[in-house]
Amino acid sequence: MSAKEEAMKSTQLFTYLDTPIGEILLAGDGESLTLLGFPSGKMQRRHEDSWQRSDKAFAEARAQLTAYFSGELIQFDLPLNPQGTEFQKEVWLALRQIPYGETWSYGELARQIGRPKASRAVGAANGVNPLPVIIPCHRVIGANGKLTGFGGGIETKQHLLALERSHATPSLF
Amino acid sequence: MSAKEEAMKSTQLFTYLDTPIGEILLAGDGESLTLLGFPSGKMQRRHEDSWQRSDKAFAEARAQLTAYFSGELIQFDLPLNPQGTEFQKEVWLALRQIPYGETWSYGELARQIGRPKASRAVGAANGVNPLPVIIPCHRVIGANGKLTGFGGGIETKQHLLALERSHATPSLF
DNA sequence: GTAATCACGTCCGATTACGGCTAGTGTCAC
DNA sequence: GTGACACTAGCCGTAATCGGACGTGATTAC
Repeated sequence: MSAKEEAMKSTQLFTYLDTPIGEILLAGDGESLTLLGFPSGKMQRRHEDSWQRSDKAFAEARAQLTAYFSGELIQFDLPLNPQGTEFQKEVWLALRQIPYGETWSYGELARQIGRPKASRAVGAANGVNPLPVIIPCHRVIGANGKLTGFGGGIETKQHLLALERSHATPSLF
Repeated sequence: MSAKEEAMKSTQLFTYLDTPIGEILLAGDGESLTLLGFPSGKMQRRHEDSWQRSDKAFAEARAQLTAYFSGELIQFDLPLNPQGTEFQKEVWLALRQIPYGETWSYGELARQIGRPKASRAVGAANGVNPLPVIIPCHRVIGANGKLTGFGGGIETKQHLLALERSHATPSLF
């Protein structure tokens, strides 16, 4: 049950996808998504040689992402299987409670999970979110309103927030 | 030359001593000190049945410790024979270079012995120091200033540091 | 066979540096 | 005053690090 065995358990599948924010790498175990990465972008997330390409395994994910980027989909419904520590998974779960088009601060998210002073740790957990966009870490910004960071680049974060704002249900006016 | 044979080589002598930080167990081989322990304290270090009580063998050690606790002695001069691995002995030797009344961090001590990244191992070696007080492991604290641990209890560490600070040569003003 | 020895792997700390943070304070220019 | 910085000191979980202790299995010497 080491990380090695865990990785052996099933071959990793992957595909690529073109979107308004650039090319996207999608990876999973055939059941669930485990990774969404930006090949360009400072992370340079790409597939590994041992992985196996499969476009059809990601048909549904592809469809939902496409719909999301066109503003037609506001809530993803996909099987996810992100790997991380307990704390990280707790943060990622909380992230999915932030409504489409809204933004919270790192501190608010920290309070949400019952650790009012862990705002900084929340930032760190956000930074290693394996499924950006789908797990909406882009909806978290500094308490002073600054965007402050995103694996795919601040511009991308900006872009996603603009997209969501322009398509959000105009409940407030 | 196993540890067993080593222990057989000569009978172990011991005595007890009352001090401001509580009762202290002193043990040695007749030549050198090998152990200083706190009978109360979480270690519960006591003499073993096979050892032989001898008060007069420890007259000098007793005198120096008494002087230390009254603030009159700032440097011990006693024959010591602590048992441990090479690494541990190296750490213990370095410990004796920390001046009376000063404190170093575990990391600083690690750098001192030429292993900048072994701060944690230094902590472990400190933890098994067989001659606390005389080998001043109490002068090592966390990089952030926290006391973080002492075989005889944090309060004791606190007490020793306070004693030394109040009697240290006031060279800085 | 049996014990001693050795090579590893694993786990455990008296550690640290490092962030996608924050609230508090002081300063300076409008 | 108000707002825009700059700086500070707390706060929090991780990953990296490094010896030592312990367990396991293989190997070797009686």
